Amino acid sequence: MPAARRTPTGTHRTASESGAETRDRLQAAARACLRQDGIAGVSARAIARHGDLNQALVFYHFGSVDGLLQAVARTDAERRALLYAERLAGVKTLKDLVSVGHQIHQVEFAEGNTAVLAQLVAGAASSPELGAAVQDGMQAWTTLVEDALARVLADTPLGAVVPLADIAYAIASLFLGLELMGGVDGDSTRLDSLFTSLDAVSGLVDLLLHPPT
Amino acid sequence: MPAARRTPTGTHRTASESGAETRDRLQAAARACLRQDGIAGVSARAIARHGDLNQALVFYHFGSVDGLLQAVARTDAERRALLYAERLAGVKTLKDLVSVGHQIHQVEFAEGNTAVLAQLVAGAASSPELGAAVQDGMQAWTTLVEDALARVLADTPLGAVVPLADIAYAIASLFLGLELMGGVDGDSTRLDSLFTSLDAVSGLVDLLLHPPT
DNA sequence: GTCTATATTTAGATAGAC
DNA sequence: GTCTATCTAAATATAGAC
Repeated sequence: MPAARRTPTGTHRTASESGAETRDRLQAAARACLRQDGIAGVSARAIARHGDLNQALVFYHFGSVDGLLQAVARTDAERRALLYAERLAGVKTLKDLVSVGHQIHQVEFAEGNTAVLAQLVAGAASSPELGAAVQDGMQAWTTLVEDALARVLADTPLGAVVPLADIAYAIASLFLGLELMGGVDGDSTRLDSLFTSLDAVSGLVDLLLHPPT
Repeated sequence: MPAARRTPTGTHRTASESGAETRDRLQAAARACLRQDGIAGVSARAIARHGDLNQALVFYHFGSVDGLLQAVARTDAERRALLYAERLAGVKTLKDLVSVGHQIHQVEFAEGNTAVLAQLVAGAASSPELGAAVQDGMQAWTTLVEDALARVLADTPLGAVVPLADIAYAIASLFLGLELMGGVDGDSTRLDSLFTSLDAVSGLVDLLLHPPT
């Protein structure tokens, strides 16, 4: 229990303050549950266990388990959009883009955010409402990648040959798939190796696209 | 009900014949359930509905719902290994490889096999046994792609720079991720566009790797 | 807002008739 | 092998005390 605070109403703390904290804890618990047990292992009781919370709070604050998952999807999409926009802003070359991708990957994978997203996407198959919530987040993601690609490949032959929207979509899909694959094997070293290779190849492609006279 | 057949025992049909057919129908129903409802919507009763079968048959033939899903994973892995080995055998160039990939994609996506696999992989998070069953199938997949890549990129600089195992792993992950993404949006045209671009790029890379003197 | 208790539904699994 | 009936456990969701 956090320390009580004085409020204008005279109660120990405002309803909105306390409720907001509980809602945050519920979302955090839902993320932990999705990460460890997957969408198939999610239930109000399982989530409550992960956050040492009361099961009934799920329904009071979010109406249903699905409602809580939708909230997680929307909150994460917002956070992801901010993080990616900030990091991708200064990208000028393909090598830069791969480098930023590597950085984002390390943060997001370490925190398990991509695993959560992958499980939510899988869960979208059994809930149209959850599907809608997830879709918004994916679009924000692919749009940001697409904009970065547009800057990097502008005025190059590759930009004319390849539809950027498709590449962005493929990149987002690849991250999702890698996270799912990582769940079935031990992984961990594989992704770093992959990014090292991408770094080398992207450097070569940059040279091809922008020859140093 | 299929037509009864005479058997040595004098019964209408042998136990093994009938049992095998029911097991097949249960697996088919489980696939349909995974495709339409996702791993979160799977239950013995839901599966039974999809195949117009009795719920108790799941437990008689496979011991548990998880057992049935494991059987689906292993059966699909076998089928996939055969299909891929056959198609990939004659691949000599990167453009060939992309073309075969496109063909396989069209068949597998149309039948929903990749969607089933994606849901099984997501479900592996809540069942180590299912995870083990799925992992075998993924390894067979990535190994076949890796062998094809080794043939295509043999004696080229790219083969030396890029660990083939990682690329194969990434390709398998990409297919999984694309299928999951396709579940949340309308998709359908996106993949064809992506393969068209890949076809163009792979042709260029082939030219770079094997210049026509 | 949070807790306990509970009503209701659904899922996993088994026993026994056929 | 397949079916009906049923037991048990777990899940969703709500009511009411605090």
